[in-house]
Amino acid sequence: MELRHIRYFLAVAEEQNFTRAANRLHIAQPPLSQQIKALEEDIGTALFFRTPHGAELTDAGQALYREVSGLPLQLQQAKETALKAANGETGKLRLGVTGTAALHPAIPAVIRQYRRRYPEVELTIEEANSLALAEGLLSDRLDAAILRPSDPDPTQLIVQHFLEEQLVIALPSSHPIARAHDTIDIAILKQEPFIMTPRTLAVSLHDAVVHVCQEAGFEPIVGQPAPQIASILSMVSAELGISMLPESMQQLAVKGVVYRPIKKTSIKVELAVAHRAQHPPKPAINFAATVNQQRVAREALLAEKPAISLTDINQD
Amino acid sequence: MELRHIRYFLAVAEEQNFTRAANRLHIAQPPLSQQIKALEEDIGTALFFRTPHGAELTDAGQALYREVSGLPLQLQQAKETALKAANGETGKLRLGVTGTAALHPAIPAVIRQYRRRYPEVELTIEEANSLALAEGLLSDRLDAAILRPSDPDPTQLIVQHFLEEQLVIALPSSHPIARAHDTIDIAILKQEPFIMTPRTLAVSLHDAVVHVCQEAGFEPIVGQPAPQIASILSMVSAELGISMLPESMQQLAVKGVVYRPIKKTSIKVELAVAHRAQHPPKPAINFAATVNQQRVAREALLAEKPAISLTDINQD
DNA sequence: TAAAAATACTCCATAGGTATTTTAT
DNA sequence: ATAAAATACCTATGGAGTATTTTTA
Repeated sequence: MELRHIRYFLAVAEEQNFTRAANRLHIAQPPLSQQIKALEEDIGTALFFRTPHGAELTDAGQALYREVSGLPLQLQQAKETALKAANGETGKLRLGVTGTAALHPAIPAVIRQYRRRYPEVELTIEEANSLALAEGLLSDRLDAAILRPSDPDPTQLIVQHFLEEQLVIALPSSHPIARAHDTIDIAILKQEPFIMTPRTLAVSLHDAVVHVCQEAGFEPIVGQPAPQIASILSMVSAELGISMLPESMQQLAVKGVVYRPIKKTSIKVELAVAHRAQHPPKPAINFAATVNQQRVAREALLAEKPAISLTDINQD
Repeated sequence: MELRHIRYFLAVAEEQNFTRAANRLHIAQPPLSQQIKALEEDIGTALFFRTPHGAELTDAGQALYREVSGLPLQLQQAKETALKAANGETGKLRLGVTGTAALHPAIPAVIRQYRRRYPEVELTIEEANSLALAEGLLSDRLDAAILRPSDPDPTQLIVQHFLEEQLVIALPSSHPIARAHDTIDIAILKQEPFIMTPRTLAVSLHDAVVHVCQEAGFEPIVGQPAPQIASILSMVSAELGISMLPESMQQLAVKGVVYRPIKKTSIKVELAVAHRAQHPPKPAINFAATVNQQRVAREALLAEKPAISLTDINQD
């Protein structure tokens, strides 16, 4: 049995007439008769009474009609469902976000935009450091991630630039430098221990911090290592040292911690969106595209009004 | 799209390998690749990732699989459902039974046997006189009927002999003839009014009664006409006359009515099963076949033991 | 007898086969 | 390097067309 037989059968059943059904199917009447005959032989029983004015369903034909009348629509819907899955309109997106960027206002903005565009995609979000995120992507635990790229990134990942942030200094509020300076010259931090995420877990941020210090002519003293952003700030608050963080971290107000911009430096840290290079799920590709749209919109605004603050955009 | 595409798609999806799927389908690998390619073009998206060790479903392929994996079974069941309808295993049987036969023990027996053989057929039974039953068959209000044939029967009906019954006389128990005779010679009924169903409603029974009287050399005096068996007995009980009825009516014991066999007569009344000649529903044909089996079994028993009583057979 | 369906036949589109090349790890 | 899929090309089954006959109320 082929679908053609079902389609022809339904046409004859509905038209109650072979000739009219053949017209509707855009074929001649004899092949229609032949196909119906073949179907009747396949099933093993007559499906129509032939009358001088057409044809009507036998009991077996009526039973068959009840069973298969929904098939064409069912198949059409199956095709549409497959296409929606192919376009990333349905399915799931397991998104990872690096802890030192989760507070950047562009991130909720881009997630909001994605959800509005793909409301049927089931979205789960988890937070981790950039290394864990990259591993998650490679081991198919995540579909896409917003992370700080490590140079070079694994070749099995496609990493697309999102945005750059300047670094700021986080100090204990009681610290003499915090009291004495509104903006900080890196050189005066030469003797201060730096609370940092270990390099293995967050390559680019670590390297950026070291680089800023080297520009100012010294190697930073590495203080207590801390894997998570919360523990870094907690240690700064406890006066175990200072830290250098992306400016968006200022969103996180912690008692006993103050932030100060850095005087004269062009070092920035980057945020990017990444997904697997081989067989990336379409939702991941769509998410990266949404990030890219956001970036383009950002850059257009910044080109227009260079003095704009971070929080002025990404409002919707 | 054809069913072939679905079958091939399911085979590849389940085997995760074109070559194995082709073997399972008993075709060569290249045509399988071609058909899958055609399906992918029809739907508008890839359904498989091709790998060096086979193929695996894309998200779209997984979505399609979910939608169509049940199709082959669904179609198989549709075919079986149609076949069952064609064989009269399902559907309905609207059966009519003539009132003057409903009490014959062969009738519940044959209905019981039919129900046991075709338990999924929805059976409805109505009682009416033979004329109404024949009209019901012709107007498609009934599918089959057990009735007393009228000679000639309408050509649009197929009427098949079931059984014959002898006639008995029903008299008021107070009637002098009832008191004086155990078996009755028809001739002594010459002056008695006969309570009868009008000829138009029950041709063969009426004619049989008249014929018995004519054999005895007189025309019966037609008393009060009565359309239903219950009213006939009620009138006999009320001493409005006597009646001549099929022997199976003796099953119906009514106060004030006694039955007496007729002396020396060979006149019998016939019971038959009938259905439409054109496009009879299969349940009706099956019912007639069941009746025929019952008749054959009856006749075999009667040939063996001619003295057997009516109630001794049809026990199960 | 006059429609509608079935049959007879012809043609060609395409499913399926064989041989070979390309692909991806 | 190798197994699997894709491509190229060929064959032939059978779906569809035209002309005609048969059917049935």
